Amino acid sequence: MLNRTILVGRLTKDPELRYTPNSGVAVTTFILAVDRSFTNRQGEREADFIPIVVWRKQAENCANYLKKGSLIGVDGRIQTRNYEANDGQRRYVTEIVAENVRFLDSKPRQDGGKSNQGNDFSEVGYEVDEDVPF
Amino acid sequence: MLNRTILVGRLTKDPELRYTPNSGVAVTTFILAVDRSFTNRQGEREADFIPIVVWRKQAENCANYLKKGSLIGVDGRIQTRNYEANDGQRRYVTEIVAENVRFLDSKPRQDGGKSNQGNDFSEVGYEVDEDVPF
Amino acid sequence: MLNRTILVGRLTKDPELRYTPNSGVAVTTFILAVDRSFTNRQGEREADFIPIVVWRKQAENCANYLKKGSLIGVDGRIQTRNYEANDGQRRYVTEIVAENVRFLDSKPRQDGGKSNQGNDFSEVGYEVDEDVPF
Amino acid sequence: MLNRTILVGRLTKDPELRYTPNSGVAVTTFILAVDRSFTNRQGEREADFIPIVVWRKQAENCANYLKKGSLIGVDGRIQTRNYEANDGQRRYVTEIVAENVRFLDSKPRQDGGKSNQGNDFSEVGYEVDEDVPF
DNA sequence: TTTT
DNA sequence: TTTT
Repeated sequence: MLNRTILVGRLTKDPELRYTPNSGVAVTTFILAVDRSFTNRQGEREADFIPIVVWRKQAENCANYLKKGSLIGVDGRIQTRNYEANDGQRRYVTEIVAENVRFLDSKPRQDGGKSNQGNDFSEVGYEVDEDVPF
Repeated sequence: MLNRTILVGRLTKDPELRYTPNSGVAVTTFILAVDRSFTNRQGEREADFIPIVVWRKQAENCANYLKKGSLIGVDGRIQTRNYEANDGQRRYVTEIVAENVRFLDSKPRQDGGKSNQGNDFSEVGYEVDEDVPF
Repeated sequence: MLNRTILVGRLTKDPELRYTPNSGVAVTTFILAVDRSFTNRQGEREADFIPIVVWRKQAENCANYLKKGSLIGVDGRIQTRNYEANDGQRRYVTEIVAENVRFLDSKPRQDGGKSNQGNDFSEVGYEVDEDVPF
Repeated sequence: MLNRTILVGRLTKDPELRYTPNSGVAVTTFILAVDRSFTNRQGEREADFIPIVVWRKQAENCANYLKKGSLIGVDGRIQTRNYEANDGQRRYVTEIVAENVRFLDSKPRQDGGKSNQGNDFSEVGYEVDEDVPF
């Protein structure tokens, strides 16, 4: 069906890069703090703390370019998993698998936009450089 | 910042309607099964099971019109909470607070769209019935 | 940056399948009618009529499985183009490039969900069938 | 049905604030340049140029705090309109009605998040400060 | 009519 | 604890 999440927020800590034991695929994880747009009863602005998972090249870009406090945009999907905890109980996990991560701590680029500061997701293109549908 | 989730899926069970103890506000909860668009290593299509929370009038509409297996669209935001579990440990919960729920198994409407089959969220309108910006 | 649109609505007419002149890539176009969730001053429910473009295999699936009135979900991005009109003026076009189309006229599937009724976008998988990040 | 668009991009010019002739409601418009995440055949990064409409208090905030080049996040819905052009032809317009605008070039806040730098959308709260659904 |  |  459809499953889409878009977030803008800041990393609560430096990202953690690991590699899967079998295939050696890069995977980076971190928690994103997303300020709410409304305040609570005490007039305080709270935040949601959302676990993010990034795979492959983007995982390495995130590990290289991001740190605690970095502002990013995430476009991804919700994933749920469950596992057996140490106490024998089933534990349920919800996290966002990021398909596109944008770095937003914008010191404006010096190159007029040709490079992309680690935002290198050119493999995910749907472009056909031709023709005009409507 | 930004926090937006859109889902289309089916209820795993009948929705549960309750009222908050102090203010008596209606709140309905259910789990949404969202089929993935890709298959796993065994060629099987898996799903994510995502907790949904709906408040107020929409909570009552959901309780009245939805049941196990109903197909719906959800437009909302991710919320995280944590609480102390019985074993003294902190437990983390991630759920979607639905701001808009659309009922989708329904036959095309016979009334030309005047009624809205329980999808009554007219209070959330941004419409200004006047003028043309661009 | 980020550019994401999610829609649920019905085709206003049968979809149109064409092929690009040079590369012969399949492209399907149609207009999606998306009912608004609020009513206008006259208490009528209006709709937005949004041009959709679908490429490649999904274009052919759409042409094969959809028709006027079909209910679908679209996950894509906004694209703007401009061209010189017959009168010599520049004309501006905004349309949604669908990256994922879901067929929602649910006659429940008979196969327990193994097949996918033309919703075959398995090439867009980010899955790594291994490991547990958090 | 569902209609949701999320964008992150930069204003191509200073925003324009007007007031509707009858009700005197504030409305601000601007074009958002959204860089694509992929490059074209020539290896250049292109952008989409998307018309944004903001109403009421947020319109005034945008006019006060934004200018050409400002980086923002937009959460809104697509709206289509048509009108008769001077040449007697029907012209079709697609634009994003912003329900939530986030200002993103801003330095991390010094006040621990109490204020909100013109991002004052507290009227759109769904919060019930009580109870734990799941 | 396009931002960085 | 999972829908079709």
